[in-house]
Amino acid sequence: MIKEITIYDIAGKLNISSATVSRALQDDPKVKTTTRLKVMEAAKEMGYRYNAFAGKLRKQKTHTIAVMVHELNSNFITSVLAGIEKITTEAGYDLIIAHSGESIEKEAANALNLFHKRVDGVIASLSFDTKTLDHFNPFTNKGIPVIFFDRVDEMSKLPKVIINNYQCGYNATQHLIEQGCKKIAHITASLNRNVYGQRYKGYRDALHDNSIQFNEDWLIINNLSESAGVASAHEILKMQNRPDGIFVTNDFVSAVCMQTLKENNIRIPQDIAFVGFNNDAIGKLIEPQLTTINYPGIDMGEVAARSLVNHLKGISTIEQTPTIIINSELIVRAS
Amino acid sequence: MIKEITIYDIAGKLNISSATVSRALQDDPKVKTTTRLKVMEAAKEMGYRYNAFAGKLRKQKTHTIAVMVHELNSNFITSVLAGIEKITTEAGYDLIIAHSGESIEKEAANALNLFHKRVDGVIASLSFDTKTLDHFNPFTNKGIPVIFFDRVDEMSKLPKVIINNYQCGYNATQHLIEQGCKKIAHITASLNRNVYGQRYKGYRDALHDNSIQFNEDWLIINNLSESAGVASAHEILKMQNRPDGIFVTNDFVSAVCMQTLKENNIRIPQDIAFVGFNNDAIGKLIEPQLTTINYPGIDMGEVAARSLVNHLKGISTIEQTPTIIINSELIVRAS
DNA sequence: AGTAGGTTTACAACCGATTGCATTTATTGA
DNA sequence: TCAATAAATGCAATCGGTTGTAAACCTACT
Repeated sequence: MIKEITIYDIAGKLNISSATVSRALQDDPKVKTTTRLKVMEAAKEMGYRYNAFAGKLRKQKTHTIAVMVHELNSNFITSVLAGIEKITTEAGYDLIIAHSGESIEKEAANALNLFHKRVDGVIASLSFDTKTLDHFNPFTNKGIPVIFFDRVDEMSKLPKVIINNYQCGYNATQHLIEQGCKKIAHITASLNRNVYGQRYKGYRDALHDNSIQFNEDWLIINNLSESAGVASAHEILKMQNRPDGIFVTNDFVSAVCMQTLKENNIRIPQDIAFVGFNNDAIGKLIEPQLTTINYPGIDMGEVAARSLVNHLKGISTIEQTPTIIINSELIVRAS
Repeated sequence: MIKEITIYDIAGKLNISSATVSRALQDDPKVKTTTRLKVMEAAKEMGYRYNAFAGKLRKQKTHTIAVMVHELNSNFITSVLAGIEKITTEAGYDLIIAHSGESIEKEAANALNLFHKRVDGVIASLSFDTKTLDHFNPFTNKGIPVIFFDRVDEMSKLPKVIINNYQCGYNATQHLIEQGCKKIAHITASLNRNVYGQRYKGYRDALHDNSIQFNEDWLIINNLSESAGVASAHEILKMQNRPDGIFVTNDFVSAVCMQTLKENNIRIPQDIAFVGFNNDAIGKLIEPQLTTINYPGIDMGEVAARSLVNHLKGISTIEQTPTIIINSELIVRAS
């Protein structure tokens, strides 16, 4: 409950002006070294703490970057965040993380909220069903940079960091075919979202290239929740013509689905083989261990953050590289 | 890149003073309803957005609450965060989340950083080896409320929200004994941390009450990482006198350890039975499904946040209920 | 009509740091 | 030694709301 120390208090004590104190604390070379040291010492001694609000008000820069994601509960997202955090803290930016819970409304509300918080830049991954980027207009209209990762709008000209989802979908399906599967199902989410749409295309093309007929009954679209995984499994159990391989767009749903099938005496991979997606920790703990697609969230986060930070610092322009593709690969395990 | 609208612009347009505009926007009853409506309308029409920095500078309140955790990668933590978020957003507070990665240094650095950000209150869960709460002194000295949850300092007088870890440890061990186990190991982390220390005490007392000798070789202390789980399993495999039941302080480590043992032809639960802790999603997906202790993170988050918010709003004082205990229970599954 | 009492509104200081420009001080060279 | 130049510091306005207090305006009642 002690009075807060300001630069004026320091200035008063040292008999110099507040301007000099301010400059000294910013390491401005226009301040003599000896004065700077005196100021630094007095600041420490008096228990001065910088008032960011005053500074931000005056400078009209918040030095804050917003991250918009759907949830924080996956390995993938937390590693992306770790990557972003590494770069942004190095560069001295604060981070605000907002999650939408896959709701378009919440995503739009978050965007507006972050806009009002006057963040300097935005790194975003979209919700399932986000169709327009209108809620990002306030940012773009004001020249606030926005970069997307993973779940993006492919049509948009805005910069993005993604993996080659088409290729991954193709490879996953091809792998199942090479294991001898002839009837391959696909469990995924809304095909409007680029990641799922592209993986689906890869799946279709791999089938086609191997002269395998696509069966619409084997395309299951849900919201990737636990209960959806159970429901998908039951759906498969009820089929008179059951698939012998499933490409699932997410390791967690894959695990839930596998388990439900196992409970119903389906052998994996003998009866039905699985390929997941994301390389979550869970894939190594279930039985059999899950074959999946790995892609390094941490790299994705670092690349996106670095690109944004460089833009903000004026080192490079974000529009120079509108689409960045990160490597990804198939990890073959037992399923 | 358009000029930002301020209350002065609104005042100018309506020929009233900025003070009235400010009050109107705050729903101050001293402003006539008709003027308020006029102001609101003009604000919307002109695209006004509130400048929180100016407000915070003047009001000396940030309306921000800090949450300090070790990591964001567990079910438990994300559900606590969900609970906190629910209450704080209802009450109109912003949230800053900082994580220490189990490093005391980072925890202290985070505390200092949040102190400088002038948060109005703090909700914290400690790192493994945090021994002193000195880094929270800046807050307490200034009258900024701090409330701990889950991993707390039992000696401290500061308010906390916890479960009865002793009882849980006792129940978990008792359950193993009831399943016929006679040689019960315990895999946990630093016993200095209350949660692990108390669970250990419960484990010891359950053994004692059932006249089972405690064997120091069967107490394995590690950092709860994946590799630590594997290492623990190997340690157990190497023992000449192997335990027939293990109480693990964490579901993830439990899962990793079980898997490694299974790979080495140990049958679970026939050869070694397991009880985990936390009721993570993973427990239901592994084989056999994991018996564990459930405690609702979301409730813990809500209780802690509500307590803090009420204190900040002056509705109640946080010191009135220094320790709040949340319910928890054993969930019996197949392991 | 005059005034007490309540309602609205305006004035102006304030929060604390930043920064363009002016001024003072120190340094250099003739 | 003194002017010219460079280095260091100070002045004062500014960012955009907030709020105590004073002033203006209404209303109602005698």
